[in-house]
Amino acid sequence: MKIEDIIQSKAMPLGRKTALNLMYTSNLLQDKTAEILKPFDLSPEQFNVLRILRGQKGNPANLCTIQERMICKMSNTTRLVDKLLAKGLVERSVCQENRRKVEINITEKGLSILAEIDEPIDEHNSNIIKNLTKEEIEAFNETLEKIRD
Amino acid sequence: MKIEDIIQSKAMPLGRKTALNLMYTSNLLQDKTAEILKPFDLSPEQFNVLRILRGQKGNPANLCTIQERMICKMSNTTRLVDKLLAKGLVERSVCQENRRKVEINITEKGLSILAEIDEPIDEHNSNIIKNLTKEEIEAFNETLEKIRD
DNA sequence: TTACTTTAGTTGTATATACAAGTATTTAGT
DNA sequence: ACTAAATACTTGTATATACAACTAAAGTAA
Repeated sequence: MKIEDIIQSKAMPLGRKTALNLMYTSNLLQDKTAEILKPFDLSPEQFNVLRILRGQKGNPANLCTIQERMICKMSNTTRLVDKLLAKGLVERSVCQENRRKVEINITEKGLSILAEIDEPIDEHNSNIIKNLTKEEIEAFNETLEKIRD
Repeated sequence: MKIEDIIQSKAMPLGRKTALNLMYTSNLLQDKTAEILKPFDLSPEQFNVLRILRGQKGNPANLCTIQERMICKMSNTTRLVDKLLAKGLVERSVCQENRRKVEINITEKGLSILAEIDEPIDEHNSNIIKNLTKEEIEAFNETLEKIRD
């Protein structure tokens, strides 16, 4: 269904239409992601932070590194990490080289919950590109990059 | 900058990469929108609802209609509309044909604040497509549609 | 008419997030 | 070495949002 029909609004500037289409589609995706994560009691951003930590392959990450890589930058990463800490999915320690920093590591429990979630999430992610050719996907990702610049 | 470099993660499945790229870019856009709206004391969704109401061209909209057309569906449209009501940007009355429904209309004040905001928002929206050809934009919007299906 | 279901919206409460101010550590300048 | 500025994070507080329970009106059917 075309975005114009969904939001019932014909004849808008092309930039506005494109922006609304992008945000609308992204929100659908995020809602679906949240639904998949719900049984695991994780929010999309908590999940995202766990994946960032897993990507560190054993090296700790500090809060500002996490924040830089987050999909949705938020004003309070401390408390988001607190939630993961309370669930035993991450560990936190003071960085000895620079005592202002904290070092955050994913725990075994964190890794194992991620391993469980990867399947349904990647299945959904494959699903969103199932109607697209490889060229189309490539072009789409490039267009997103140009939009960000 | 490529999404892989932003989130520092090489070699992920194409679907995951595309999903992350889409959500990351959308969030940037929404943050920028929020920034533009800040001086007007409106959140992106409050602004969105005002535009939906303007699109009604004098006809009232009820809450479920608004919810259907919102970019970001939320669990509590009542209270979002309450905020707009408190600011005098919308009016609310009980629908006489079906007294379960409420009819919401945008006020003159609502229309005039929208008129002010349209400029900076559309300028930003034009900006995001400035590096794209017309064909590229068309293809992009079509791909978003396919992703939603 | 009465009872059951559905629809439309509201409200209570717990949690999340934003924003600003605060603390501790490090860096830089004199 | 002393002070000022910057960095990294934390905390208080106000506001926003999610979720579930609730109310009220309308439709349906025996």
